Amino acid sequence: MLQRILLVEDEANIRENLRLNLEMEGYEVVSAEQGQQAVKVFREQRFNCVILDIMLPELDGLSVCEQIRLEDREIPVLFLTAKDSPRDVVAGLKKGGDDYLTKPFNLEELLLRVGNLVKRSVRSQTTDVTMDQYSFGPNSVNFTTYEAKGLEGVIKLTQKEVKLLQLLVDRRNEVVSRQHILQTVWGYDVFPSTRTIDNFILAFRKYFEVDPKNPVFFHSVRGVGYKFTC
Amino acid sequence: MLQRILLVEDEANIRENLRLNLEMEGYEVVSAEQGQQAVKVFREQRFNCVILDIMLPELDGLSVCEQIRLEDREIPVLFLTAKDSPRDVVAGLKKGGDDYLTKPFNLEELLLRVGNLVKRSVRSQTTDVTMDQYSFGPNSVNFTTYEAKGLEGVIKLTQKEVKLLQLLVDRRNEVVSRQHILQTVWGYDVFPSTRTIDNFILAFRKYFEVDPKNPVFFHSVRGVGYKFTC
DNA sequence: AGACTTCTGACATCGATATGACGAAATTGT
DNA sequence: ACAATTTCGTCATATCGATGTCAGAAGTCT
Repeated sequence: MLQRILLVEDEANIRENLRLNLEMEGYEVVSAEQGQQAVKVFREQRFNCVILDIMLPELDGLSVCEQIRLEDREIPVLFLTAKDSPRDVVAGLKKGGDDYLTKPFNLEELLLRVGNLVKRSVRSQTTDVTMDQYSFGPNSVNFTTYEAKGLEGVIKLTQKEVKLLQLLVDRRNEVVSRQHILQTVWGYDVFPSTRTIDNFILAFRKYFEVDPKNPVFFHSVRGVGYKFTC
Repeated sequence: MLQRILLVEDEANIRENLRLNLEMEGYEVVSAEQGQQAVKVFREQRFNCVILDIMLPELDGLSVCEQIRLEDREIPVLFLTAKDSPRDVVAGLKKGGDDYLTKPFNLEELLLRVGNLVKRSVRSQTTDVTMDQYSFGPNSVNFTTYEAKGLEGVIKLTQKEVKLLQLLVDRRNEVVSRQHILQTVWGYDVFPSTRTIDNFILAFRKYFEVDPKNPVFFHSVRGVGYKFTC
């Protein structure tokens, strides 16, 4: 899958140069020059890595990182800083940054570090994809034959149903945000109305839940997304 | 589990100083002063992280890293080098190093970087979901499942509850101003009445405090904000 | 075209959270 | 020490956005 990077840097030269080089490495780059804007963009899209200048006008990089961490606790953050003082560095890493570089930095080194971070992010995304049968309660799903046994007997699943079900099962017991669902099941560019997801959940509940109004497996978490529990 | 570090460094002063500090951080340290010896030790034992001087007599650090990578492709390697030239750094990272520091290095920074690397190694070992849990007193919070165990058993947390809790826990033992809470959890444009925050603190105290009137964890600091203590 | 899947828009419903009121507690000024 | 003032704790209630639900439209495949 395409790897996406959020680049937050106010100096236009550095930003565009970095963007160019990252894109040449095959990343899709979205850039922001201000802190607030960066947080906003981050909330709306999915990224594999964030490159974050500490010195920003308005909202500084550390605060941006703090807010990003409230949205996603896993995503790797690479700090850029002109300040070489260990105090800043330490503060940054403590805030949950995963790596940092001091300007001026060596381009090749940055690309390598980014590569490391992204690799890590990808690794933690793809946990155990190699499952083709899953059972929960009285139900069971076969992801390869697109069939499921539910309350009403055998059900033929559609493509999207399988994808969504697989995502939820892979992340069982975790809350999966609607954002994440959309981007994983549908893709980056396609954005169906948010009602669409509900329809699928609705179907799952009909298939698998004894009392669809009081779901045991397919929980919704208001304002965030859905959680599959087993 | 005890975290084990392999330290490869030929200069006795640096080596023993590092060993001391790492042990004070709670790691078990095995040290080697020569390349061949390091590889041998690595083959025989289990480690969570390797700290590797590049300039070694006999077999240099980069070669050691290469050999180590043949045994274990995952283990984090941190290079130490006196040479600041980017070429070495790049070479090191390409050989499969995960991080590097140039001598003379800041001790605290090294410990932080080692901490990060070890954490990563541990995370990839335990594919369990139970990594992003936080416990305090008789309580525990899971930020990905949106669930908490409190005095009354399991509680389902809402979005804002999770965000606020996470912010307070991230800044545990610090006072977080109401201003900062509003900006971070709610955003820049939205400014709910200041009573709103209290409601959440109120809920937390009900969930987690034995005597909500005399809180142990969720302290309020008059005129400023709140402080989470553990 | 026909069968199926997926999406959309309308509406009902629900629940998280924002609000305002009020008393208690802390702080300040005199 | 007292009153005045600010801030906080607490609660009942209102609000508004998010979700549930469904019928039918719009795609998609054969």
